[in-house]
Amino acid sequence: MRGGGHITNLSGTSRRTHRCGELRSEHVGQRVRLGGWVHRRRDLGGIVFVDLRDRTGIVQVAIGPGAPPEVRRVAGADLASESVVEVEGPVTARPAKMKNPELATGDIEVQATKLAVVGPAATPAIPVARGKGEELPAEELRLKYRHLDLRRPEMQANLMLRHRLLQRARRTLSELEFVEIETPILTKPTPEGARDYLVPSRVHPGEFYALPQSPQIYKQLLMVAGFDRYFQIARCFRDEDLRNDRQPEFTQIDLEASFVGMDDVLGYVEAVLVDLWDEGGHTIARPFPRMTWREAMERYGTDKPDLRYDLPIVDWTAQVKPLGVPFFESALRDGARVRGLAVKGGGALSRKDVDQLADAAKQLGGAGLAWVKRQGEQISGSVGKHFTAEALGGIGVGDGDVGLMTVGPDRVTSPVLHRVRQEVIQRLGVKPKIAHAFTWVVDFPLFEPDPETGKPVFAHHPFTAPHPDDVARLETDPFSCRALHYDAVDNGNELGSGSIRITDPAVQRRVFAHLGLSSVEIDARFGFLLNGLQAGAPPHGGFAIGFDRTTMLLAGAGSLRDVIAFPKTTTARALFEGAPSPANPADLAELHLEVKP
RNA sequence: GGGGCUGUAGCUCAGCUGGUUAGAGUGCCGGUCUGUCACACCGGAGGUCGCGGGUUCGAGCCCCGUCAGCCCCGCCA
Repeated sequence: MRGGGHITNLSGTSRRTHRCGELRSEHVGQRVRLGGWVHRRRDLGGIVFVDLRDRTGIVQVAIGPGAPPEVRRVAGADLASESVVEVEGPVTARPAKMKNPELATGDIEVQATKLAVVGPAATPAIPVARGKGEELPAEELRLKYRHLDLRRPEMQANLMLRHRLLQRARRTLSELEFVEIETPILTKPTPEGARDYLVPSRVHPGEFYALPQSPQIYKQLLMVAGFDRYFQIARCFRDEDLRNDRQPEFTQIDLEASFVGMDDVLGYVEAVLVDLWDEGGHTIARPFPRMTWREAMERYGTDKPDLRYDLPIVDWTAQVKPLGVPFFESALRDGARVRGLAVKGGGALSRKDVDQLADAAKQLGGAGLAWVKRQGEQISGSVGKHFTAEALGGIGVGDGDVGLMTVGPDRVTSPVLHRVRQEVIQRLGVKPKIAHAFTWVVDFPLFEPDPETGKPVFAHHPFTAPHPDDVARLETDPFSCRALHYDAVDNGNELGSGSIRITDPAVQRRVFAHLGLSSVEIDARFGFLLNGLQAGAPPHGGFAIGFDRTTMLLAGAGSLRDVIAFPKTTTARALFEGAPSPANPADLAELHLEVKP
């Protein structure tokens, strides 16, 4: 094998025997060859110490007075930060008082007998080795000099975790008899959903491919084709404005299975998530609890509730109505509900805290936030004078607690109270009951009102099957219809979503018609799917796990950009390579394109 | 498309109420140093105060515009 067959260490190559971070006391006495980057150099005159770094860690190389003159010359003059060196020499135990307990390799060092700079480095534009307490460089610079930023141990750990998660997902799904199949990147524009990235065709003037927003239709056709269980680590593209947790291209663990119902799909996804979290060092229990969408909205005001904490939203209409609070009166007459949060220990919230909560509520279009605080016999707050101790007891506000409440239509009060709940938890520093609170959210509505017209529009992609009990009301009462759609949620983060698909081509045509597509358009855009469904389609459904977000959570990273090697900025630019950039005129001409000035 | 925050040395930041020659730490360059591990110590170089315009006797600081990065709303079937 390598190095003439006597090296069993996988790290070894024809140029090195070990990686830097793996040397220990057991290697003392061995002669090793290493390659790595100069992390730091400490030149004491007669002796020079070099911290040599690779992806496994750091080891100290010592060049003492006994080292060969050439080695001493290189160590004294040529070892600029971040240059690549190869070093050879014996591993020695450090004297007792010179061990470094903060370093995994701190009991030993390498005495250099050969030393060569094989990759000289210009002074780095941003530091790789940071001093204690030194802030990270501006993110703009980290993205521009990504090759340097990626040398930092934190980024290396994130990307190596990402690697392990990918391998684990592949293994778990393969063991569950899922088949990994790739689908096209050059595909067809979709009429619904996010904006597509378009790719002009050279061979077909005026025609365009689109990059996939997801492999949705392809994976359904794979079910029609009989592959039974499919998965893919799929790159997806959506041309929409970005966020901290949204990139224009992103990765999903995409899966689909045949002859399944919802329970089967949830089981497969749980298996993957449990293994991914295990890979990240967390034990989580199966099965995950389930909650209907309606319940989530009612108790938490969001479809991705954070169940690490108690503190549900409660309907206080019945208790509050008799009190005759002026702030609520007119809305109550219009049939609105009063909903609120009984915050245990909320007395610790200052007047300023409550005002800031109210401001946050107003930003979301809420009427404002009413509050009542009880401390011993004293009852205070914006609506305090309307409450007796008994009335407070009736809504669960005891001594030292605060009741926060608002009035209005659910579509306003739900997001307001969700926001207030999060803020309260954060401001009071409430400790989570458990580290990871997974839940399924099921029974999503099939339609939602168009924000402008109020007309029903599909809440999900148009391949989602309606709940069989609700199909009869599709036309008569669309908003009451549920979809066979489900989300996986962890600690208030949406990890992914899926559904059972429509397999009846007639139903699928009705849904497209509902979207306002003529039968000509339907055949032009979705003919290949409908043909498939007519060719003998098994019942099927699937899921897509947002892999970047999952990795971000497991890495404890603050941004998606910290778990993606080469991410885009919030304006979808790549600062490292400088994309996008103007095309040269000859290329445009060949693509039959003109750019308007 | 809208709102907010930030932009000063290679990097991280300070810079008062608008007032003399814009500072610190680190990095970089030169020097001393045989047990350091953010080595220490001595010396030095290094600035389009993002960019453009305006107000003012005078602008890093105030005003307008613009660019970039970040955060949020809209958007993301």
